[in-house]
Amino acid sequence: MDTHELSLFSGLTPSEEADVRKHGWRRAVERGAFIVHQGDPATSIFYLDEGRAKLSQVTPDGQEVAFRYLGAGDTFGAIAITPGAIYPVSVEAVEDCQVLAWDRDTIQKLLAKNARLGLNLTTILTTMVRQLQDQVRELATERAERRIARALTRLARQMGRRVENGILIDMPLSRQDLAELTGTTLYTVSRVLSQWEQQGIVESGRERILLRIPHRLVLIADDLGPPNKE
Amino acid sequence: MDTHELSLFSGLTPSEEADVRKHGWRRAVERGAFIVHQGDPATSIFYLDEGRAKLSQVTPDGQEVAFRYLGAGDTFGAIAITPGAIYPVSVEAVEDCQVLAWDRDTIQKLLAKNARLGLNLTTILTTMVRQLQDQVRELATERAERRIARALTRLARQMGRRVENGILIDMPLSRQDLAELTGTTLYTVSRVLSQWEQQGIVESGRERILLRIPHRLVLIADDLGPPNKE
DNA sequence: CGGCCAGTTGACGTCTTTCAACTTTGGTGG
DNA sequence: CCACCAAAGTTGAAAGACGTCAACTGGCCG
Repeated sequence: MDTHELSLFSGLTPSEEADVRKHGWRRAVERGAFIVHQGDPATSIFYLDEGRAKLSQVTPDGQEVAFRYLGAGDTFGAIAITPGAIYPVSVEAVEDCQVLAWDRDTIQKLLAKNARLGLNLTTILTTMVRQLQDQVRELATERAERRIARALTRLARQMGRRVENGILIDMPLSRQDLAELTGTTLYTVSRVLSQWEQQGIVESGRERILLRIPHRLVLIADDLGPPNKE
Repeated sequence: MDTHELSLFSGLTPSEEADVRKHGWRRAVERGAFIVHQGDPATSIFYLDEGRAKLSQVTPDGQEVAFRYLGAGDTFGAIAITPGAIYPVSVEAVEDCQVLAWDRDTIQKLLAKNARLGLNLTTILTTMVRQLQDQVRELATERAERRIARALTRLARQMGRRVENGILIDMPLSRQDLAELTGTTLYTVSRVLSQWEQQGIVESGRERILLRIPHRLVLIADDLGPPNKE
């Protein structure tokens, strides 16, 4: 599943969690603002307490690649633990966020004091490694339609909201956003969505996607679907 | 750079390192054998003491995707720290190897005893995350020729041997291997190498690649190269 | 009401894969 | 030592997926 199954605070007693929290500083970030900037010295590790954010990287020639979307309970910026490191990615709030941040010395002390915290961090990192390996495998072996289907089912699990006639991706999400997440172009995403719309699988509008038959998308993602032709 | 700059034992005193080593068990693995099997329960974390190995994943339909090649000093299988996990990748010895392995309980105790070990592990994991993010970015935005150029310069840094007229990738490496590493096919790799051979950039034979003008490859990898046409 | 931004869609080009036939290389056993 | 075989590599031709470009639509906000 997702990082969600394990947060930085999993298995901590309420008082331990409170202690860790009060050593960090809280910050409100409004929609559109950046929490970390690619290229800046990595001085803090973050915990997303509320809101959603996009973790992405910009190539030297300006193309954007999105790795994933973060939700409440996600941890990022762990690279700050290593002295002298630089953030390799940017994190942008896609809605208003509340974050907790700890600087290197603080998190080091907390880790020394609480073994479970270190275990959680290690698990979070190995989970990220696994997810990225999956992403590499997908990009290396799967075609655009499948990758888009996969991205949508992942987003549905992560931030889907059950509504009357399906599952709504509960976040503004443009064709361009989906293209950056799947390593393709907004044109290809648009064509694929149009096709699915005709088949009644999705219903989409401006920065809004509703999955009407999520099951069909899973079939496409796993290439079991009925041959997708008319 | 590479994981090499930081090994699991960095910053440990000789006696600390000896202690950690003697709590693990040593195993010889001969060329072609697997050190970890994708899908098996992840019970041990490994340190590659000698030799080279390939870290890869097989897709449900049998295609192989290679993430990277490991050399002496590399650590893998850190996912074993999380109880109940499954290895998401396989690691195959591409030459005879010596590995050290620790089971979950042992490594947990060692981590509790030695804070520096935990710091090293965290740094190793964040480095892996960074490398995988780079790999995703490359697959999402760069074309095959560039990805192949990049893979070769990386391999040259990692396991290149200076020889009379260039840098030799010091390991058997077929067109198929390079294809699995770059998310393309052996045919495309073959065509690209042929072209480079004509331009005198590389010299290649059966499972053997010699970089004659490494600089040119770097230019291609960074897309500064003179337009690559005849 | 006008402009802007997201989205759509056709036409076209190009990169890459796929398939097939062929050559080269290196190892092995007679 | 040589002949042979399997594995690795090469290359042409054709098809397919995807990107690029351009023109157009529609909703929304000031």
